[in-house]
Amino acid sequence: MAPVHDKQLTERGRRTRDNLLHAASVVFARQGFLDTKITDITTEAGTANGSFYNYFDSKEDIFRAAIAQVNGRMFEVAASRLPEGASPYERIEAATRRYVEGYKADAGMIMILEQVATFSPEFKAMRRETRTMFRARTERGIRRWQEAGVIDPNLPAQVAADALTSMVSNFCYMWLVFDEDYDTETVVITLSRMWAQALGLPVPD
Amino acid sequence: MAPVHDKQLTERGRRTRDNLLHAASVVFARQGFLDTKITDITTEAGTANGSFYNYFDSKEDIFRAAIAQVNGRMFEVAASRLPEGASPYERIEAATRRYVEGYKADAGMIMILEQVATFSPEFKAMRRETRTMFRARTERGIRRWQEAGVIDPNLPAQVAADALTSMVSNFCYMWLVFDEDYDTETVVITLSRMWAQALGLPVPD
Amino acid sequence: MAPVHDKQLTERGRRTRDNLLHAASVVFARQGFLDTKITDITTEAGTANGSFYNYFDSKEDIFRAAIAQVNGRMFEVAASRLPEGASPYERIEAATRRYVEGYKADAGMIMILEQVATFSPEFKAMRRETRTMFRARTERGIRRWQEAGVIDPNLPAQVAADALTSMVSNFCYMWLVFDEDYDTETVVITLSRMWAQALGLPVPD
Amino acid sequence: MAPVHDKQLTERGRRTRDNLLHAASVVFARQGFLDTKITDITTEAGTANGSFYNYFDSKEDIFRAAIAQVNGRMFEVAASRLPEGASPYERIEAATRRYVEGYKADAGMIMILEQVATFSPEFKAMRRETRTMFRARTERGIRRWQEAGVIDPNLPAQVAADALTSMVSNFCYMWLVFDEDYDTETVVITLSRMWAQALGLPVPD
DNA sequence: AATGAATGAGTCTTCATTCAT
DNA sequence: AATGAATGAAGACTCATTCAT
Repeated sequence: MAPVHDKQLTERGRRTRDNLLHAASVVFARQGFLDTKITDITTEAGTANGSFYNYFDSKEDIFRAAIAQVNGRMFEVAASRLPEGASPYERIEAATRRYVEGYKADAGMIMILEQVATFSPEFKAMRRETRTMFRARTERGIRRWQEAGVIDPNLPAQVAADALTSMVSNFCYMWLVFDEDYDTETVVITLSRMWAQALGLPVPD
Repeated sequence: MAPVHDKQLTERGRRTRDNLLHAASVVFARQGFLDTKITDITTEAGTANGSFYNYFDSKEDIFRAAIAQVNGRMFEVAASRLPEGASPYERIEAATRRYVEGYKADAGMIMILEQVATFSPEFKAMRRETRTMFRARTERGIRRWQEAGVIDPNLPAQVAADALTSMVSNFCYMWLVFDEDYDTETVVITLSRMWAQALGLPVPD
Repeated sequence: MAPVHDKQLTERGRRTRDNLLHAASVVFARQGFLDTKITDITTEAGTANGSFYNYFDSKEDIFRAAIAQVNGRMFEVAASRLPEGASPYERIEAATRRYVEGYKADAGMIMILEQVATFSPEFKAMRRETRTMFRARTERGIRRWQEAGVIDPNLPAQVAADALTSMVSNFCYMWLVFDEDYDTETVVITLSRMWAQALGLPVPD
Repeated sequence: MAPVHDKQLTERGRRTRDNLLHAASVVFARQGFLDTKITDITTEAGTANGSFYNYFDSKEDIFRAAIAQVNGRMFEVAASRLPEGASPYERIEAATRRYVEGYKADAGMIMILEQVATFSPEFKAMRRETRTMFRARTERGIRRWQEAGVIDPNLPAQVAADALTSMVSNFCYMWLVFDEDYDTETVVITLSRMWAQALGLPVPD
C-alpha cells in the first residue's frame, strides 16, 4: 500500500504521523541517522512497526520531513533582512547573532544533517543550498561595501564570503560537537569582530 | 586466524597487505566509507575475500591504517615550526599555505574522515586531536602577539583561534566537497589576509 | 529487532514460535546440536530464515527453550516425593522406575544435552544441577538408613550416592546411545536390586 | 600433496610430527576438541601452519593419533588379567583400582573423547569398543560367580555388567568433570564394596 | 620438509520493507 | 488505520585446506 502522505489524513492519522515525526527527531538527535532503526522510531512513538510505512516511505523520507522545519528556519535566517539603516558592523553582529542562536536552537538536527550530507546526494544538495544562500548574502554585502569604499577592496568577494561562512558555521558545529564551554555572548561578539576586521572594517572599541 | 598486524610479513605478505591498503584508499575515496563493502576492497585489490582478514580485522581497521599516514601528515602540518624571524603576516601566510596544500594533497581521505568522524567516536577523537593541535598553535600565536601589542587585545584567544581554524579547515572542506572553482593561490592569499585582519593585524596591501 | 521472548505474542506469533521450537527439537534429535544449522530449523519449520530471529537469539537460545521443559521434568523426577510408608526397597524401585521412564520419554533431547554439556559451561551447569539434586536426595536416604541401621554403615554417603547416580543415569544413556536391546522392566528391577544390595540392603528375592 | 603418514620420516620429520602430536594433546585437553583450531596446535607446536598437513589430514586425524595411546591403555586396563587365585572381592577391588588409576592418569584426553564421541560415529564406536570389552569381562565374571553360587543368581548378567560399568566409568567422569573433592582410596574402596554388594557378594567388614 | 600466504565455501545475523488481518 | 509477524537480500567473518616457494 502506498503511503498516505498526500491523502487527506483523518484526525487520528494526523496524530499518528505527528507522533512518528516527533519521535524521529528525538531518536535521530540521540543516535544519529545511521544508528537509527525504523523500529527505534516506532518504539519511541509508541506505534506498531508497520504503522511507519503508512506515513513514510523510508528512513530518508521521514528524515526529510523531520529536517524540513529546521531547514526552513536555517533558510530564513540566511535569507532574513538585516536591520535597515544600521552600520555595517551592527549588521554583521545582527546576522551573526541570529545565526548562532538559530544554530543552537536546532543543533541536534543540524548535526545529523551534517552526517547525512556526507553520504546522501540529496541532503548534500540541501546543505549546499542553505550555505549558498548564506554566502550569497554575505557576498552581496561585501561587494556593496567594497564599492562604497568602506572595506578592503583587495578581497575576492566570493572567496571571502565563503571563508566567513565557514568560520561561523563550522565554529558552531565544532563548538557543539566537541562540547566546548564557550559563552554565547562572547562567541557572538568575537565572531562578529573578527568578521568585520577580516574584511578590513574598523570595529568600534 | 588472527590478523598479522604485528607478525613479521614476508615480502609477498607485505605486498598483499599494501595492495589491500591501496585498494581501500581508492574504494573509500570513490564510494565513501559507508558504501564500501569488504568485497569491494578485495575485488579492487584482486585478492580473495578471505585474504582481507589475514591482514585486517574489519573495515574500521583498514580505514585506521589507511588514514594513519594522512593523519600523520595533517598532524605534522599542524605542529610544524613556522619560519623564524618572519613577520606575523608572513608566518600566517606560510601556515595557511602549508595547510591548504596539505589538505588538497590528501583531500580524498580527509573527506572520508569527516564522514567517519560523524558516527565513530574513535575517529571523532582523532579528528579532534588534530584540530586541537592546530588551534593550540594559533592560540599561542595570538597571545604572544596580544602581549606584544601588535593585534587586537580584545579577542579571547581560544575562541578566536577556534574561529580561524574553522575558517580555514572548513573552507577547504567545502571547496573540495562542492567542487568550487577557486584558484589555490587566490585562496591562500585571501585566507591569510582575512586571518591577519580578523586579528587586527595590518596587512601590507 | 530484538527477539520477542518477553513481548506478548499474538496467536499467530505463538504458533510460529511453537513451530520453530518443535522443529528445533526434531532437528536437534536428528542431527545433534553441532550439525544443526539455523536454516535446518527454519526449513523444518517451514518459515523464512529471518523469522527465526524474531523469536530466538541464536542456536543456544532456542536450545535453551527446547530443553527447558525436558529439564523441568528431569528436575521434578529428581525432586519428587517417594511413596510414604513404603519399604526402603520399594522406595528405591519407585525412584528408579520414575527415572528410567522419564529418561526414555525425553531420551532424544537428553542425549543432545549431554553433547552440549561437553562444551558449554551454561549447559554443563544445568546438567550438574539436576545431577546434584538427584544425588542429594539419594544421599539423604542413605544417611537416614545408616542411622536406622538398615544398610551398610561403612559407605561414605556422598560418594555412594554419586556412584548410584552414575550407575542409573549413565546406564540409561549408554542403553539408548548404543541402542541396547533391553527390556525396560528388567532394567528397572535389575538396577533397583543392585542399588539396594550395593547399599547392603537385603532385597526380597 | 598427500600427508606422509605412511612414508618413512626422516629424523627431522619424526620430530616435527611428535611436536604436533604432543601439542595437540595439550591443546585438546585445554580447549576441548571443538574449540581447538589447527592454528592453535601449530602455534603450540611452534611450527608453521602449513606444516600440519605434512603429517595429518585433519583435526580428526591428529585426534585419532593423539587418542591412540590413551585408548590403548584403557583397552589394556579393560582386558588385563586380574590376580589369579584372589578372592572375588579382591579381584573386584583390583579391577576397580586399575580402572580408577588409569582414568585419572589420562583424564584430560578421556574427557575430550567423551565430547568427540557425542558427534563422531568413528569415536563413538571407539568408545563403545572399550566399554564393551570392559563389560564383557565383568559379565563373564558374573556368570562364573553365579554358576559357582557365590552371588545373586537373579541378576541378568549383561544388564548387571552394564550397570556396574556405568557406575564406575561415569563416576570417574563426573568426579573429574565437576571437580569433586574425593580421596582416591576412598573412591576405590567405596566403588569396590558397592560393586561386590550389588552383586550380592558378601564383603569382609 | 618447512613455510606462511591464499582461498572460498559455509554460516550467522541484521533490518528495511511487505503482507495479512 | 493500525498492527505485528514474515520475509529474504545483503554482508561480515571464520577457518580448514590448498598452494607456491
